[in-house]
Amino acid sequence: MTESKNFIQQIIEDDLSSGKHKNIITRFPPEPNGYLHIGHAKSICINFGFAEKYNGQCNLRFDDTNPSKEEEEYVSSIIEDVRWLGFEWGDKILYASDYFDEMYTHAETLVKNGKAFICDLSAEEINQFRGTLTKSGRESPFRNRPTDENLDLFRRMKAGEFSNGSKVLRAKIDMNNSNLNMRDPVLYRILHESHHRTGDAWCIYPMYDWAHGLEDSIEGITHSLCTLEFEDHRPLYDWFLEQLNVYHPRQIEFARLNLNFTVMSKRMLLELVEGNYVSGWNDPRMPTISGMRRRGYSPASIRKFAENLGVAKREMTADIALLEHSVREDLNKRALRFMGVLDPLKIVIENFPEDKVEEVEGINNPEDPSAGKRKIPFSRELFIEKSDFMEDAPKKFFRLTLGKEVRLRYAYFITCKDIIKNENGEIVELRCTYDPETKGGSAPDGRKVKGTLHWVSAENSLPMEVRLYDRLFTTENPAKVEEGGHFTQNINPNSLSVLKGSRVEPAVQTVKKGETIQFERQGYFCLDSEDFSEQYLIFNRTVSLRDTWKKIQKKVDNNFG
RNA sequence: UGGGGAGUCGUCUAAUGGUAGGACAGCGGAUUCUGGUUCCGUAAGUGAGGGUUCAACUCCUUCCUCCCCAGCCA
Repeated sequence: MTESKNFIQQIIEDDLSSGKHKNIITRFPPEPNGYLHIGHAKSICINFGFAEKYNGQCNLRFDDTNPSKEEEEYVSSIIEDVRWLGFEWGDKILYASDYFDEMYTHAETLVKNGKAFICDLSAEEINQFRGTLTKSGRESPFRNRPTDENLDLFRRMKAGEFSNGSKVLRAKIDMNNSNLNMRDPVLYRILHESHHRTGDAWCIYPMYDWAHGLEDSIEGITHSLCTLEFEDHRPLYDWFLEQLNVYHPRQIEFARLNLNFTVMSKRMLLELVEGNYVSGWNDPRMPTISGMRRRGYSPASIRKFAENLGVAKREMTADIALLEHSVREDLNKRALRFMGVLDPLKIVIENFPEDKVEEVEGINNPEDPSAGKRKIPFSRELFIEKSDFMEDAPKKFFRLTLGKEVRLRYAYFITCKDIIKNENGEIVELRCTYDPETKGGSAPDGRKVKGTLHWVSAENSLPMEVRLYDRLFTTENPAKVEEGGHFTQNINPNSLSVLKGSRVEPAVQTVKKGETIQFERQGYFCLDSEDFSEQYLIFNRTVSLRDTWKKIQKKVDNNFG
């Protein structure tokens, strides 16, 4: 299979072979005003990924140009998330605010060159003067202010002489431009607010369009990769750098990630948290990096997912099944296996001695022999999964039913002899017998069984709580609602179910917080990193195993329903 | 209705004038002490119409559809 190159790789390789660049430098420039989500992860993988691939460098740079929205808390969570994904940046973390002085000097240059002016129009007036998509704008009455006056006013703005919103610095470009971004955009606004890093040193702060190209230029970024919605801003990005005659990186846009069955906008994510629809930013159902980490996703699986998505300019919505495939693929190779019974049903092996506890041997990871083996206690009273027994079983049901023989994994063949029900007719216990000759799980006479069940010893097992997560939303595109509707109406009421009576084999005690393991025949589960209880271990389900039986059942249901 | 982008199996993505390929999902089968994994097989696509060409996803043209832009947010 030959590796195909996406359009950005082609540009990079052209620039490398033409000698335009010797070293590739990219950047990931989050604004520290929220938590990173899977969409950011794609961008991180692209930016850091190219740097890695071409032996270049990717800067982690906080785009902290707006003091009223940004907080230190977000800075640390973002650093943690990027690092967790497995990426490294240069010797230090960068901040747009480190360049405030330099940006200011450049702004004065623009003013001196007659390319920027101080405008006294209010925000509302500027808005009106801007025109519309189809109508061109009008020039500000302050547009032709003499250069000396502009410079004086700008310095006084910086000195704090004016109140918030009373003045702005605007570029002098073209009020008739069909690209609204070019209609004399604002470069600086007055904000008498403390900045998380510069404190009260500034009361004027640069706008994105003005700041971003300069940040890239200062750092010597070669390829400034961003999402499609900034395509309209590229002419402005280019204009500023040309006016200043400084190093000029190339901005390239790619399609952002959308995922079905979830939402990705900061606003909606915030609403989920504040409306207590989830337990917090790192709720395992959230598409945030921290949520996915707590859910049990591995960095490798997220990186593989991003790789599978590729890079293109076409608007796209990835299928969450692709994400789930990436985790399963990664975890299948690495996760240790254990037996855990989520919904226990007691069985008694009638011909097994009352006080005897035997040990059987289990394989820790069939995909990785070096993971070794472990001992599992076996006794007369056991638990199996309730769903592994059926009284009136269809012919394709390979599990336990009255009179049929199945294997208890790594242990013995057993046969169900009797069903014990309570007064409500619910099955509360199964009486079984075992064949002592089948120890380890195979019969010396060569006879086969169709089904293999997981189990735990009733006495020699540990209690655990299991949190079963499902999709947070029931619709593919939860953000899409009818007139007057709200996206929260698409929330899946069954996105979390908590099982408190589950049991697990004792060997699971070696598992560390945040580690993801497999409960055989069930799925991958992560030992919760935050909640804990004296009574039991708490596991989050990362993703279930593929379930062919569920499909067969569905077909049967459809045929008879 | 101004400007900027984008249209390839259900989904994501290749093919840069020369056999429309891969992955996920689906379907069928084999193997299996996890109804997992693995393996094999199978179905499914170039938005529409014209044109250029021996040959068009690719070039030209007309049309259609979708996305983005009117923050002193990024």
